[in-house]
Amino acid sequence: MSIRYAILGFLSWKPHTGYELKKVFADALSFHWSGNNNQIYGTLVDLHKAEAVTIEVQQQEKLPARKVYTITAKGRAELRDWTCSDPELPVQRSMALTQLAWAEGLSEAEFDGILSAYARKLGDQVLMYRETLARNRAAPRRSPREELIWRSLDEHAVAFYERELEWAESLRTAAAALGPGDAEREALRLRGREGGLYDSNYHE
Amino acid sequence: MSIRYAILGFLSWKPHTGYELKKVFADALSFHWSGNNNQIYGTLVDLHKAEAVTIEVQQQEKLPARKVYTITAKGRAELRDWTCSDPELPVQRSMALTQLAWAEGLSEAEFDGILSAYARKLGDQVLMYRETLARNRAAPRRSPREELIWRSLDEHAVAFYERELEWAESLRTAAAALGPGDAEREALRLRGREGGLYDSNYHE
DNA sequence: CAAAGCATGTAAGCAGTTACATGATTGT
DNA sequence: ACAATCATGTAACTGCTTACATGCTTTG
Repeated sequence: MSIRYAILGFLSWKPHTGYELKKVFADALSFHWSGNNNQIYGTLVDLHKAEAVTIEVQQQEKLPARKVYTITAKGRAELRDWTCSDPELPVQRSMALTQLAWAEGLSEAEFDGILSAYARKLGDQVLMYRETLARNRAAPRRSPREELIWRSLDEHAVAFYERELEWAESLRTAAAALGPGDAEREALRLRGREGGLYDSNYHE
Repeated sequence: MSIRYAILGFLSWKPHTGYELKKVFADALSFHWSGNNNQIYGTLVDLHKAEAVTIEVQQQEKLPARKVYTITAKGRAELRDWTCSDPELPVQRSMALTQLAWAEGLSEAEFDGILSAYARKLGDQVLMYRETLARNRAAPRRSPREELIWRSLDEHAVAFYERELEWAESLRTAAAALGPGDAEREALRLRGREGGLYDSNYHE
């Protein structure tokens, strides 16, 4: 899925300029795009080519001209078709989880270090999201259903980070409870016989 | 983050061929990459250029030759540095959530349709994951800590889809409880005055 | 006088995808 | 006969990112 339909969606709510769309994406909690220029201005050109939007250039006295994009009937039809199309499964991309997967070489302290750094970042993110939610942001509220959906999406976005945080903390506790970590065990092993209790036991 | 470190990670566990890595990524629950040829074979070439891996070509009688990749000390060092580096926040990309955000134009039945299609897909995915988990797959178990981490990552991956499923079902229930949907309200509005109760109330 | 806001756009590149290409062997 | 497994690789493309480029106005 591309940003095309997200932009078309915002335009279906009300006309926007490219600059406004940038801010909308930067503020949004439930839309994962960064809102960089290349994508937004480029997609707007594409949408115009496809006759999904019209452009109105508004000259301003002291500020640069604004290009206000308005959705057309064709654009609304395209958006509607897309919203009805078969939804894909969501994907979670996480650098931290891959780091943890390959943490075997790290000491107990280093391992706890990544987990706590991750937990701290997640905690900050949750706080930031909670603040943003408290500042009742601009969002379409054209019907009780739409209001419900947007509130639900916002809460879902925060909950995602909260669950991640809980998971990180629980793994941290569980790892701490394991007792002597790798570094310590390694020292013990070197003083004992080679080929420890816990070597690779891969089987096809 | 690129697939580079995920590949390096699997090689740090034990040597693999490109073909084996493909299967490993296809089976994995906690690694989000598709494991397509271009990425795997390309990255292996890069890793070899960087002297992070060595190649051993094994000729076979009846089958094509295998290139077995083994991690070097340099490769281990690179992986170790990366695992200690500052973790990034995870990102959730979801087509379905964007569809729901712009579902205003849809009837109650159509809206329920996307939600139920989404829920069904999520349910299937959860079942598939549970099955995969039951077939105790090949995974590194070099220490109790590593075993704990991998089990925890697997459970986390399933839980992600389970939470998503719960959320979808709860939104579905809440939307159904709202009473007369858009289509019905629209009909009522057309018979009444223009400018309904729930028009856009955007404020900067 | 520096920083932030307004407003448009472009260049270069990374990461990832599907689909194509080859070709022998084994199983249904 | 058709499909799957083994095993390597390439081509073309999409989506998204950071950073650059311009220039005027308002705020601290």
